[in-house]
Amino acid sequence: MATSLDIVFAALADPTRREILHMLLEDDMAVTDVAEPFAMSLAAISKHLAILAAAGLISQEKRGRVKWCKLEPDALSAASVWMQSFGQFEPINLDAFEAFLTQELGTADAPASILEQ
Amino acid sequence: MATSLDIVFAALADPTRREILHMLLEDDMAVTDVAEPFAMSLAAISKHLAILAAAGLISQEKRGRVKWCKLEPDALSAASVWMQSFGQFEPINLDAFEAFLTQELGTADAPASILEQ
DNA sequence: GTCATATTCAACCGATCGGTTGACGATCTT
DNA sequence: AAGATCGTCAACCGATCGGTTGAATATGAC
Repeated sequence: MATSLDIVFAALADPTRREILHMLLEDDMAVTDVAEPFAMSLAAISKHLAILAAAGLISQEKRGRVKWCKLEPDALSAASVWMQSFGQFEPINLDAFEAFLTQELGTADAPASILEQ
Repeated sequence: MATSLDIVFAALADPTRREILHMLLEDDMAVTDVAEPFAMSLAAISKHLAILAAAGLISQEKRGRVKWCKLEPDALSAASVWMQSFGQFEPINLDAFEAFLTQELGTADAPASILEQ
């Protein structure tokens, strides 16, 4: 039996899906627009979105012929709580954050917005 | 290229591995002792431990013929930071925590210890 | 009605995953 | 030295994953 934690962590394990979540942090998007920056087929992105939706990380609403995708960050709650039960690390560790940015995005600039809030 | 986030989240996506991490939260353990409560072969647990070690979530040190496994919770840091960049949820959401316990452990009792600290 | 756009479905592909089994190399005990 | 214990390795298995392609289905525009 796959619990919600299985599904959420598995959804987060793919870099394409994490990038999609980051894009949706900006604004709701149609499936075609989500797919645009990626070098893969629309069908592949559609599958990724289905996986994110199954994990509850996004919701999808069809208006007309376009399906709008919306971030649902609350779905991270259970996973976040699970991780915090190990609690021996700082909630915001700037070193780790910078290391993450360097690895994941290839830069340590832009998202000052995240730190400011 | 698999980033550290890929590897960490993928490691966390398996319930056996998450349970191993919980066990190691109590104390360091030998591979055989880790395997004992599980209904699967020692070789399978050995593989799970290798995956956790590759993710940096545990370290393994061989003393004599016994290989000791130690939790390394700092490895969760980057993943935790990544998740917190979505930040619209409470750091500790008790409803989600209880829902998680019910689903994952089949009870909502025991780990008051986690809440107390 | 016709055509274009938005999205999914279905079938397929190679690669990886989670598990098994049996053999093996180290290490401790006697 | 012999035997038991600890753990991994290697080969295998079926299932799932991440991607493709081409056809199908809605819906909107003309």
